Amino acid sequence: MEEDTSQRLLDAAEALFAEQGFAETSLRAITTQAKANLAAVHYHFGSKDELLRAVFARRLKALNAERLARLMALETGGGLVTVEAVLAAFIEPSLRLRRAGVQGERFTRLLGLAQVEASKALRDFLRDQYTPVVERFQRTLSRLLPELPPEEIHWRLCFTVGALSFTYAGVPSPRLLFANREFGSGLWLQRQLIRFLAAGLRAPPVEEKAEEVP
Amino acid sequence: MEEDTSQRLLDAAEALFAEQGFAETSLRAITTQAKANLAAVHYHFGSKDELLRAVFARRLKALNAERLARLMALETGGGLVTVEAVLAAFIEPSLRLRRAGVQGERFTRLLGLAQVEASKALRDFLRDQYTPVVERFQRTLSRLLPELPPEEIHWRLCFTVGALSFTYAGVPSPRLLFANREFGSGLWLQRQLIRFLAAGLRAPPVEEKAEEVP
DNA sequence: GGATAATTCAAACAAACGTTTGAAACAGGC
DNA sequence: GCCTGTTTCAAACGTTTGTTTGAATTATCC
Repeated sequence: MEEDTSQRLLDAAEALFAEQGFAETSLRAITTQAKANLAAVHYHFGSKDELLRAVFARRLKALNAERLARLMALETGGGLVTVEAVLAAFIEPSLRLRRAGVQGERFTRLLGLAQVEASKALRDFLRDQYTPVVERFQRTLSRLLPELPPEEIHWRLCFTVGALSFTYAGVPSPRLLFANREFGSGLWLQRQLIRFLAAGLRAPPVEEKAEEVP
Repeated sequence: MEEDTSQRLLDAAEALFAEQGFAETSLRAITTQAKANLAAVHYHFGSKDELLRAVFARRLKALNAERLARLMALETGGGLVTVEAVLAAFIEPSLRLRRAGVQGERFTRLLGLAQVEASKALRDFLRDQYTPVVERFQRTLSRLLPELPPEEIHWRLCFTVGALSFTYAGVPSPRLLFANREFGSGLWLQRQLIRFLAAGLRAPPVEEKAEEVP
């Protein structure tokens, strides 16, 4: 039950950042919840910024590694590679983390939050983590959807990540746009996401009309 | 050139909130950029929170009103109502605001940001603004896609708003996931969005298999 | 032009923030 | 036992924060 102090700090920071945002969460709130001394954050991590980075590093590396592993397994498996399977390789690891417990739920919410709220430094860190993964998926999708120019694949991946981030960030916290609904089975939602996004990715390209005068 | 003080405060707040986030922006930074006295914020708006709410209220009311007006015009117009046209009614007013100039760009980015970062109070305010609009669109889509259960329509609208918010929040600021790209023609991006989202909305429902034992 | 209201201003307020410090408590090796 | 390195702790540091105050300035109306 009694974890390491730095682990307790990471847990508390993850929870509070996800609930209130980064700037709105004070080190005093974190150390109180973690039953640690205020100075412990600087002893173990150096600063508040580095604590935030550590919160992400703790889970994101494994998450993206699993995404890549599932994509590779798909391609070397010899079976039929579908858009749905590629999407599942990207989505399932994070949604499974989400289903795994409160901590995973908090972390995925934090992931969604960071996509837009993050400071410059954290954004750079996150981009380094994501770039290889996204490029790899983009390559596979390009092969699967050869009629789509790379530019369109790129944007459709943006839309995909957006829908995903929004879903992460909005549930189960009080919903912004809609009346509160239960999350339902995580698997059901995953099927919904894949159905929706696969259809979007598969849509025929936007035909480039001859440059009209505006 | 010389605007009202409260207008200059709104402009400065809109710009700085969009760039740095709400908590990270101090009233001193705002009043300095607005060439106003520090106390002016409290004189004109009462508090920092109410200033933020005013920033949203200034443009959001008109934006949502235009969305509703375009949807109504569509339905009473007698012509064929397509999913694409409904999506355009929702998306175009905001993307046009975006194309209109730096201010609109900032505001739409702020909109995307607020979907996830917002404090409790602002979220309530935004929900009040959005709920009637979203419910109205949901009703129209339900009629257009009768094979989809309301629950699925609801989630697909969530995905739609997510993709939209992410697009707003991520452009033109340094992109998180991808190398920087130019925004290109706003119209081109709008066609991309509608093509992608319409296909997602039109996807056949997820068939509910007889409850398998997990 | 003088009275009245609206607005601006410099200055100060208490509270909260991230960070630092130096001593105390604890650990394991010999 | 003592010694060495790690970890915890209470207290304080200097800033910065949102907010308040009361006088000075400007605009408005009769």
